[in-house]
Amino acid sequence: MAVVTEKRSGTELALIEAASALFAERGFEGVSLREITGRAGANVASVKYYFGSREGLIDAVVGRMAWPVNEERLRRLDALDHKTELTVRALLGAFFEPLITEVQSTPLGEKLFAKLMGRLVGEHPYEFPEEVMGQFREVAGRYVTAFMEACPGLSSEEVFWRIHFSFGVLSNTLMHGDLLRKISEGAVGDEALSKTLNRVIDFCEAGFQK
Amino acid sequence: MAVVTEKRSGTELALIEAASALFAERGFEGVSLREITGRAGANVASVKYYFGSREGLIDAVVGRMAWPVNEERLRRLDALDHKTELTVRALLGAFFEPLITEVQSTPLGEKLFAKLMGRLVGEHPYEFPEEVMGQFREVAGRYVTAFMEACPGLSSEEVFWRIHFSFGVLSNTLMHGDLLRKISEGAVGDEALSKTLNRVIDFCEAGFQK
DNA sequence: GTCTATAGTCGGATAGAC
DNA sequence: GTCTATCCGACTATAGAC
Repeated sequence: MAVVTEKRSGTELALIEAASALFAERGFEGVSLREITGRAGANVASVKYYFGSREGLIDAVVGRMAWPVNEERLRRLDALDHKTELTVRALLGAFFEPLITEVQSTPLGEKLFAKLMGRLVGEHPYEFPEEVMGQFREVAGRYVTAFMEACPGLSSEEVFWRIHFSFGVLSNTLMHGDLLRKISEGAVGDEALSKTLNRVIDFCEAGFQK
Repeated sequence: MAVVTEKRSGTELALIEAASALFAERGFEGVSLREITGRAGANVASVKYYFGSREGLIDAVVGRMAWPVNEERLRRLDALDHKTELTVRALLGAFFEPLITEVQSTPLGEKLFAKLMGRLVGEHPYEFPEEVMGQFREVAGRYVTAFMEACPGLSSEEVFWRIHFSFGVLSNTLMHGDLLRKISEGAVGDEALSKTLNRVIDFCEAGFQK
């Protein structure tokens, strides 16, 4: 629980923010410490000083992004649990929407924040820190159970697959949604992330109906 | 059209196959020439000799995988065009199934082949060769038109988005489908790729219904 | 055609001055 | 706490022997 409440120095924050932006744009691999420190206006040694290593910095970035989102997911699931209707749509909303409501806490724009979250879902270049992994497991476990309740007609295998498919839609859209704008040559316009997210939820909700 | 008919020497093929397997497992970045040549039983210089550079080798791998798949996609679309019904399901099948029917032409197992195709869809670490890009554009353009015909009630913007979502489902499933087996702790069993692909098509077809 | 040897670059880590 | 300077390993590219 201590992850989000730590006090951090100015350059420490600058490093995390520079790294976040670069990781969002180009992935966790393929960004060098020199680029990160250059953008942050710091020097290479500062990474060692604050985070111990490159991986320590990645852990800090991941924790900072993922922790509040997962907390909010659990809160929203708790809020749902006691209502009479536990619909697929409500669950998809509770799971996906924290990705954009929590964007306020960072100086990244919502587009970059979204990309970074997409990479968190879709890229597995290394083992995430155990603290974050444990939280992910808790979130995943509780949502799987809830989805199964919401879909009494589906086997657990089918529920797993459809959740997995929904992840794919989400991750790909967060990472490469801007590409669609270019490819479609005007047919797809720029729009708020929340509107795009509604499209995603529409699509996935339909996919859950058997 | 010459891409697929070139004659290649033994070590040249060995290099392509070793590279394909490693790229499939770990992505286009993060695999060194030394690993590739080591696995192929060749030496580093052979890459320069046959492909000019690391990127030349990647181009060869991408071309070899993508070309016959895209050709088959166009053939299957042609076969559909003249039938009376042009359904979303038929289009999804025509677009997705070549990914696994064309697997025969390589010694990669279908799992690795699928991962590599997933990365082709979902990763954009560099510019693909123009020959392949042009083919991709042709395939994309013709399928978008066909999907619009099959969904007269949807705007072109909505069609673009749903195709994009379907890509996400496919790419994520091809790349990380095996992860689901581990995470689900037995709830999701091992199954043929064709069966998984049917699940994907079911999900996406439902997502296209408004 | 195939190989060894090496040049040149860039990466992360780290010692030590201030 | 912050920086410069440097080490050392790994990489791609390439020259040149066979």
